[in-house]
Amino acid sequence: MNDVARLAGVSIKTVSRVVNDEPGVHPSTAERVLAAIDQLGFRRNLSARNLRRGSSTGTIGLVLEDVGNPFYSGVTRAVEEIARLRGRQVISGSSDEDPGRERELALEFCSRRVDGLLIVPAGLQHSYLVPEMRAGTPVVFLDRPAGDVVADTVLVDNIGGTVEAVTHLAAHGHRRIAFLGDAPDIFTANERLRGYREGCVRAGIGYHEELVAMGPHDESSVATTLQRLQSLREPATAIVAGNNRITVHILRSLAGTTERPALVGFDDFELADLLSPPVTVIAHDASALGKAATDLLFARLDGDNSPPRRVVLPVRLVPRGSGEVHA
Amino acid sequence: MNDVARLAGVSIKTVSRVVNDEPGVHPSTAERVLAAIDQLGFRRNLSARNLRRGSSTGTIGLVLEDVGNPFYSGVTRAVEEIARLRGRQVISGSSDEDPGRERELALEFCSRRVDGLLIVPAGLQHSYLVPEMRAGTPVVFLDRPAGDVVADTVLVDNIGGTVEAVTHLAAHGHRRIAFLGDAPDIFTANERLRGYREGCVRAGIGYHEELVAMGPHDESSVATTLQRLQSLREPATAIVAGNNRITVHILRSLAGTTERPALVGFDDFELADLLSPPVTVIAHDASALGKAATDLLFARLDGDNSPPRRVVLPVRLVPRGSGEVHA
DNA sequence: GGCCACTATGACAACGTTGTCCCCCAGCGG
DNA sequence: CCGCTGGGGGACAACGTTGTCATAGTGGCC
Repeated sequence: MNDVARLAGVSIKTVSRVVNDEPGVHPSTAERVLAAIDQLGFRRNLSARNLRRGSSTGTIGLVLEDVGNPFYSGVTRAVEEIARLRGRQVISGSSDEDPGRERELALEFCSRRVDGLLIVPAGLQHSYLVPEMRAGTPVVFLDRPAGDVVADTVLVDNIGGTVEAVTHLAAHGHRRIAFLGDAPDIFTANERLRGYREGCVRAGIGYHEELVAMGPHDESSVATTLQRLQSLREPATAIVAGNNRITVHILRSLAGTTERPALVGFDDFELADLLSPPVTVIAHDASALGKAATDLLFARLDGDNSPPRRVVLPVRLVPRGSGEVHA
Repeated sequence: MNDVARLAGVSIKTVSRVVNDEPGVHPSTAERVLAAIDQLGFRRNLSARNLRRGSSTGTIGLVLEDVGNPFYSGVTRAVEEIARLRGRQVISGSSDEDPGRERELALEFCSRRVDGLLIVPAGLQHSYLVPEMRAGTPVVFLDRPAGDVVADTVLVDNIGGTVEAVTHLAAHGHRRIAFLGDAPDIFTANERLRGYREGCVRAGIGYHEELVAMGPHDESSVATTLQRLQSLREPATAIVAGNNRITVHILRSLAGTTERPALVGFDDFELADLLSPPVTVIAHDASALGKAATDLLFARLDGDNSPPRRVVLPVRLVPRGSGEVHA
């Protein structure tokens, strides 16, 4: 800006006026300034501007587990969409389920003075955010609640979903329903396990430890588990999968086998309807989750300071006929 | 920092020293400062720091078509990964194939003084970036080349891929091979069409206008096109799909029909191997693309100022048996 | 001509940091 | 007692902006 001012033969304040479309600049002066700007390729430094004006940085931070996972990329897209409508940029990062990494990202974003934070919590300790929240940075947790702070949270109905999955399978005559879930220290995994258990009890088929295998899971551990489940004295005839990745692992393990157990997966996924058999899922909308969380965040930015809210989004069973009809 | 200094009874410079682990602060003083920092929840303002030091902002900007598309979310993930190793944050935005939006995002990122830009170009005009590039911001285009500037570019072998697809189908006896591509003003769509044409010529089956349908495509336009292709006097017996979205549209349209044409899709996608029949694809690696582009960007940041490079990543045909065997 | 209103412009401070330079004072040798 | 040294600490400017206030010039009106 200094250079522009010198080249145009005016003061930097006049350049500032031109750049900001402030009134009170003679057209011919403005033209000279614009020419200089063009010639030098000048672009206003937003950081300096925000610093001086004490205004918001126009950014929001998004910490999630893995942008590469279609579920989270759907969330990201929704967040970006809303942020854009409100004139904000999104800075995002993946924690890979590592609490330390999550913390690092969140605090880095705070150092950059994001206007707000959206976090898919990786661990259970979030008190590190208390100073930031007290300092006025709104934080919304999504998909999972924070461990030890009270804050806005947007979840999906994990328990209701798995209850429904089990109920659905039991209604088709299944009595030996297995559950393959993610690592039990992950909130959603644990909730879904609870829903599974409750569903079993409600359906009157009892809860059997031997039918449950919590993760972390990879392709081979899923394969092993499936073998075990089928070699039980009373083999599992149906499976509830705890998330989209596990569902896919199961599908891959079952590929080519006849005598497939019935399957209901938590999380919908593309092409689920085109597989044969198609896969019945507990569907919930990644965009809806992202949108709800971002809306909540912006409400806080708009001055809403009511007590922290917990929003639970509905899920819905999408029956596609993945072998529920019990032979 | 001012408040911290006052509370600790020292000058702000001393606080700065403590925050930056600079030597020359008495341990007891440092302790007082740290206590004050803790009490006030102080966090260093990175913008101010970078402004004063004239150092990099530690961010890179990523403009792509749609983070929600699994292909681009794979790219995003790879970019993030490398950026992280180099201590940078990623700011990203989706252009939705709108050149104006792309420009807006890119320039906004420049205003934020990103260290570098990664762009999946939406349009053909990129001269707006020339001043930024001249000012020292490295720019790497990925997936498609820039319209009217010479710059680093990372592409995949679009032509080679579609040539191979056609060759593969022709080798299985197909002579009526159709091509469904994206809008022809999109670079990749156009290249793939060229490859298709060349493949047809090489295979000696000729290029027939009636077998080509360029987009933009949605579910219903694809369905209509398929009907047309099958009602030709000499119907198409095989299809090459120009990208992952079109492949999925085709699969959905064909679902439930018998007498399916053979299909080869450009872009691999999850579960392609589990469909029945599985889908043969021209595979290329989103992470490889993201990694190559980011590596190139960092090379520039490290001072490499050799002439702009164009990297073309290989693709490979993954035969899965999607009906190539011609009845 | 004197005064006012108004337009166009500039000087200066400040945002939150950090780099540079300088000062104070204790300790020590002569 | 003097001068020197070095550790600990502060004053001040500057990064690139913008808000506040001041000022010079112009034209109009009584």
